[in-house]
Amino acid sequence: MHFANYVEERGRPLSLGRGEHLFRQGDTSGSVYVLREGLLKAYYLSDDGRENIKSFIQPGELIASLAAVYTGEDCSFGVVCLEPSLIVELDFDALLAETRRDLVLAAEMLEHLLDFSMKKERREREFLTDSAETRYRVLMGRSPELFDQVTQKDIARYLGITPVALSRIRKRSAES
Amino acid sequence: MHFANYVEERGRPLSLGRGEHLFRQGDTSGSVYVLREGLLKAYYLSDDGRENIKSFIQPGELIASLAAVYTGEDCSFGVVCLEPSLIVELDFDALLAETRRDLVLAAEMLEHLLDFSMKKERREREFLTDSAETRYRVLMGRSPELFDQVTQKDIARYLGITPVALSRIRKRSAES
DNA sequence: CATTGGCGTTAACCCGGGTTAATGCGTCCT
DNA sequence: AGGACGCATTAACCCGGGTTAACGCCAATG
Repeated sequence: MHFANYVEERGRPLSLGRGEHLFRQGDTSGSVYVLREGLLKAYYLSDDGRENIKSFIQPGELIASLAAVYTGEDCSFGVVCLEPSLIVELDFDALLAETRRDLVLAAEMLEHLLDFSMKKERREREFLTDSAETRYRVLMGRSPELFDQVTQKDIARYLGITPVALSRIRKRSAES
Repeated sequence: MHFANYVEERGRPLSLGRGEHLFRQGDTSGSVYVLREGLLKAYYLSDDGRENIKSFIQPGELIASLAAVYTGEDCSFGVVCLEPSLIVELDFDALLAETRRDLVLAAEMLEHLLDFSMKKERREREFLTDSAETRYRVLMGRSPELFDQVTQKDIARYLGITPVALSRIRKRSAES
């Protein structure tokens, strides 16, 4: 069975309004979510209340706390809705069990994971090798839509800097 | 078939001495490598010659440039041997083809990829939320062996800072 | 044995980003 | 309309890490 069909058959549709949470950091969760429409934000909350953004989730993408669904830990991050969203919820254990019976599904899950891994590798690389300013320019080039969809504050927290620092970077690049 | 058996049957053994490369940044590569024994270092080289370390590979771990083997791009990083190593080389396309026929192998590949993804997520998170000093302390707690195996320079480049900065951090934590 | 070269440490100086705070601007609420 | 709130900008100050360079040490090499 193809993943799309599996989602169709076994998924539970969900609809979230701006500001509502799909799950929160510290929750337990056994679900994987597919975003159909809207926009989500995955973020870490540190002890002192600071927010760092792990990723923005666009329609068509999957989101789950791997540590939570796969090893049973608490969610290491939360997911909140930035724009009214349509989401489909899947039970991870059932999905994993199905991949053990279905070659087509297993192959597609492998593809998804490979894509996911490559994205994570790219982001890891950017943090390791690029300055904040470079990361900003790369992001602008790759996902200009983001700048219309989310606040500059969230962009900054995604880049790993403060809103103040991002404002300075923008000023610098506007001048040059 | 189990992955271990597949490696046994289809893998080509390789042996590398200190300083030899498994592959270099910019190479094309269609292989996945399993480290049997020894120690490898995966690193990015920036235009100005600066080296940033993506990861150290310990016995039992897999290494490949996903972008290279999966999408056919050039390797975005290189892998060099830090200690005399025994390695087994696998053809990625053949492995992927086999997972499309073999449920057991597919399931095991999924597990490997899930583990890999979780590692990448953790490192991404550390860069996003922790200071260099915290990253150093976490690494010391998690992998103390590393400090005997590799130079302080390489540890620093893995943490995303310069050797000078790491030396200062160590001095600070020794004083306190 | 002397030389070379890489590593770790330390110091001095610089710079980018963090912090705090003030200001101005929209948006939402009543 | 009037407040209240959050966001973006800007300034002033601080601090951690980058850069450069000097020094001592050790291992490899002639």
